[in-house]
Amino acid sequence: MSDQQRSQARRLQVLRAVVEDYVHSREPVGSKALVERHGLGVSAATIRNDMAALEDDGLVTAPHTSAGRVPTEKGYRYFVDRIEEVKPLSSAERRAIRSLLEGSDDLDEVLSRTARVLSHLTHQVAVIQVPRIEKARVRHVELVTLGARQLMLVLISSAGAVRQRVLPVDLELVDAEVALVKEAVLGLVGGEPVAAIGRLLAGLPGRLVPSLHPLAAAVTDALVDLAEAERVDRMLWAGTANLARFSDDFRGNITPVLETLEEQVVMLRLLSELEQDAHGVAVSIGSENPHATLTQASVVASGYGPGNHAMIGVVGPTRMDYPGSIAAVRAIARYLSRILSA
Amino acid sequence: MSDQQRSQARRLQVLRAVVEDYVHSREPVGSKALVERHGLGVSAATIRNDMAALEDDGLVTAPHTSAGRVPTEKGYRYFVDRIEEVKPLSSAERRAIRSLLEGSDDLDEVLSRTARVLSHLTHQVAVIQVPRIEKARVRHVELVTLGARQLMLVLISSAGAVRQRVLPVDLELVDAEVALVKEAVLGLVGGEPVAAIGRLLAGLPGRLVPSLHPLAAAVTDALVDLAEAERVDRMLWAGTANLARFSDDFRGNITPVLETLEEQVVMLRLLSELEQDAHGVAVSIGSENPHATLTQASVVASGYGPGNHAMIGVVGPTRMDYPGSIAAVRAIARYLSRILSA
DNA sequence: TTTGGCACTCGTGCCCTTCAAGTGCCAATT
DNA sequence: AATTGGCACTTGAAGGGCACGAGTGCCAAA
Repeated sequence: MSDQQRSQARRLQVLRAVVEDYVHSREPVGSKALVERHGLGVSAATIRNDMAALEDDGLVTAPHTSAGRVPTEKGYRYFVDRIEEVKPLSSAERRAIRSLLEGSDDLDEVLSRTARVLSHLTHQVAVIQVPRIEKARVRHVELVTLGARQLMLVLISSAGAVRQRVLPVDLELVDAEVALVKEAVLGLVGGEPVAAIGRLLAGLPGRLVPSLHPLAAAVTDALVDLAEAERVDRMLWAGTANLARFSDDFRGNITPVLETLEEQVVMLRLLSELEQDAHGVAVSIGSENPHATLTQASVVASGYGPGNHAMIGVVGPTRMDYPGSIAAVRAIARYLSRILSA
Repeated sequence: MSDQQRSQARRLQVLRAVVEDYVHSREPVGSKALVERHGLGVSAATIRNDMAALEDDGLVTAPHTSAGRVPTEKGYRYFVDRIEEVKPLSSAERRAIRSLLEGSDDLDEVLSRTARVLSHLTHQVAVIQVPRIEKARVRHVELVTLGARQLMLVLISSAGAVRQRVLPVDLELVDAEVALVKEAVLGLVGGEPVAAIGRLLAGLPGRLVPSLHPLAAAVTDALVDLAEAERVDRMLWAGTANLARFSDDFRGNITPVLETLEEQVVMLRLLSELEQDAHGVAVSIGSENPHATLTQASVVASGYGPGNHAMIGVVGPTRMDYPGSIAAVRAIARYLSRILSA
């Protein structure tokens, strides 16, 4: 290995050390502290030269002349792109995940527990996109007569999600008729993609005997509406208290981040636009995020479930333990996929 | 009116003014500013005497010798107990509520929208208890065959809540048998309180023909479990960004409040233990809250829905616009009750 | 009971100094 | 060419001193 190669390698090592120390201490890290904490076999002066070079490359920056260095966004990006091994979860952590997630079978319940586990694991806010039913197929449609003039429509998808809607109908309900309509609807959409419901049901009322027209029309309208409403993504999140704990990292103001979470729309679009790497994990750092409210934040996310279409991840300050977060997100996403496919 | 009565009345007026100004400005309010902003027909010196008296009564306090006065918790309590008229909502606000809440018929959806509306109205965090299904009666039970060995159980309560559970059954499922079991179960629990499900179904399997025993047992177990699981209260919340905005009022640390919200348990117990006044509104101020994490916070809440068993309210700093919050919570609770009973 | 006057208190903002951490650069060394 | 020790230099943070202003408490008069 030539001298040049060696010093190149050390520079990367120095960048790593700067990132790690800064993430740990939240304070600009100086050359002296660096040689002490990490067993680099060189003097502080050498490190100073390296840090100056890193600064020229825009990977670190000094808040002021007589302070240590802080990683820039570019520095974090460089660091993240060169993470070789993520910290594997401890067996205690794996056990905790398993025990917390097993024994619930309602989709929303599983997702919200998962979000809580992930936020505890990473000490960040965990966000999780609720899988869109429209990508799934129709497993079952059920009509339940609730009373004289009320009908409940239940749509069950192949992903196990259940959506229901109560519809008032201005008709005398006859069980036999309701059953007929249900069979007709189910025959058309059963097993088909939820997204195709509108198209498939278009001509249904006309194909039934006239006396069933009003009922069939009401039901198809409601069902199309229900499938349509699912176009709107939903998400859950957990661990916002972690944001408050690290509010310094957001210039003391976590309001925009909380607003973005509650807004949902922005966050959902961001999640769906992330590009995952070879390991299925995506990292978006600071101003790489497409929305101004998240320029102080980073997102680590991964797809999960059938087709990896839905995303799960964490949102935290740019000064964040990336290797740890990536490991946790990856592990949880895989675990969740396994649970959902069972 | 005697002199003494007159000066008593003015003291209350002064307390009101102190509370209002402090809530508005977040700064200790002095005697001079008080006579200027409010048209009290007396001099600053008189107000000083009154404020000294209020301080003797423990209703206000001075952060230091040369500062104005700040209401104490006792002062807020005294103020709240003597609120004569709450600010009525503007017609624009009423219109906003109506347009935002109509057109959704899923219970969770209505509740989460309501929480969002309330948080916008009050600029506080809104919390809402999901009504417990067990207090309601069984409206319908449905069994849906999902596949060869999977059954979905759906429980619909008189409150319109739908809970479902997928149960794997180690049996060859025959539609006619499933229908028989469903009829038997429905016959026993239909119209009965959800809480009574366990008792009512106790001896069911034995009363059916032997071939149905395994199926009936699986279904009753699952149904009892489903009803039992609903014993655990849930809550939703919205508007945590408002907390961050007023973080100064929580000594700059909103972490405990966020944790309490996410914990749910503590918050739910607090909500259920609140005692409502004649108008159906309960106010809990600072250390009146039974939990240490909420000593910087106040809660304004009201019951809603059938029997007013479920609570809706806001959580904010003790320095809070009580009349406004009370008005908003009251209006929203009434409106929500009306929607749910429709 | 109310009022004007006045001395007193105390927090805030400002300036100044000191101190320590950390840098950049240079000449000497490997 | 890379590394090293030495050294002058910069700069924010911490602390002390000082003037200022807002607001109080008390008193004597109305």
